[in-house]
Amino acid sequence: MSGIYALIDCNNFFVSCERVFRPDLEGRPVVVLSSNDGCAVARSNEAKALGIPMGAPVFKFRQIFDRHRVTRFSANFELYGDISERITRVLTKITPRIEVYSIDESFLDLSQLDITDYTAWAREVRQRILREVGVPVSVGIASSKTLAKLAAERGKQQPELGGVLDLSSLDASQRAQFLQATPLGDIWGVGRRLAPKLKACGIHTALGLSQMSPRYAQQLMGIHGRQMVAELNGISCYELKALYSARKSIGRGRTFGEDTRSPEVLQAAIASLTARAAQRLRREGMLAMSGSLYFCTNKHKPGFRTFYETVRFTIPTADTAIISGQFTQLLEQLFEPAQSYHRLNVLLYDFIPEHNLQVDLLGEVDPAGHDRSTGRMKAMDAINQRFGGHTVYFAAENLSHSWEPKHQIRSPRYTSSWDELPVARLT
DNA sequence: TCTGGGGTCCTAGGACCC
DNA sequence: TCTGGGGTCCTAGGACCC
Repeated sequence: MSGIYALIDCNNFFVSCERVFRPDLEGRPVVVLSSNDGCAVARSNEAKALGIPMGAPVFKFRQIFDRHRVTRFSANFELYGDISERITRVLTKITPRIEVYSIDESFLDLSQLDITDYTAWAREVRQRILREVGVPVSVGIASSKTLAKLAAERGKQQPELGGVLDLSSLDASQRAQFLQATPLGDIWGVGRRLAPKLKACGIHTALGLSQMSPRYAQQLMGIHGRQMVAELNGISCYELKALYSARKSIGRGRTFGEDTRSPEVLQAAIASLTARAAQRLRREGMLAMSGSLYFCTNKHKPGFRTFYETVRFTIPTADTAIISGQFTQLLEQLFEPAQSYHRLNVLLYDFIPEHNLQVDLLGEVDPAGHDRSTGRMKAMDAINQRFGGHTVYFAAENLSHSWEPKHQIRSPRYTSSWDELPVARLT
């Protein structure tokens, strides 16, 4: 099967979002830090050039930050999510055949579009997003998603390409040349474990992998290996996924602002994180049948411990209070007073659509109780939707805030909070 | 002192069944 | 010593992604 795909990939996305409202930072080194301001999760080209790697712990790079006056931001996911949606809206106008792959990448299926010059088309898309949203992107075009990703990456790396590369028109020898110049680690699906494994087999470039026998690739790397080989040869194996495909799990987790021994603090974290996960679940129109609770000590300290338990809900639910109560019971079972806890996660999974409960299970459900629970949650969501994210919430969320991560240098939520709108002055 | 958060998919192995 | 064969389901763990 062969198609034609474009990958639209935002350059240094989080940094680019910050620059939309801070044009003075253009050309300067900028990093965005993780939620606890602990490590760098996005870097501008200038920051990359200083040798700051992805995930760089701040405490190890403080000198470089200071010496080169690197501008730092706490992650502002509300802003990034909003900018991402703006880009999706632009792309959806170009074609509805779009897969939003991540917050900063989308695939487009171009096979139904009437395009004669893909490079010219890609340049236009790039200009349009820059003009309408303000974020620079790279565009890669090829007959498989894996090649489209490589094309976008190369378009980004080589300035003379202007952020755009079309591989679909290459002949076999030109493609071989391209793959020869592509290191293994750049390939979608080859991570830190597979790369050394392949090198041990004498394969050092994408060209080598593309020439591997599919049977052997599968033996070595599972079904994914066989598909990677085909994709590198321009044979599409991964189809476009629906714009909003049903989620299979919803998790929320945080590293605490400071480690804690207090069960009340863990309890507050459970209440808060469960509220966020369950709210998301309701927005998707789903009920969860299972959940799990995970917490741990600091993995960078000796005696690292993890605590984990799952629970099956008697009735599928999206009720914050019910789920939170179940997780609290798990906490009571697992909690050890002697430990100092560092992080906690909640996870919801095994979803069914909300309306299925009525159809299939009402016999087993107390209808009045179920309606009360649904009504309470609906009212809460409606109030929070209208008056802002945290107008009503469960008291347990307020037991403690000491677990909440620090984000001391977060930029304003320019586009999603009335109080933080940017102000322009005419002088 | 200080090291992120949110996901998906595949596979091996065990339990269980006929 | 010898002690079937095949199927399904579930789960934990591993690998990957951004």
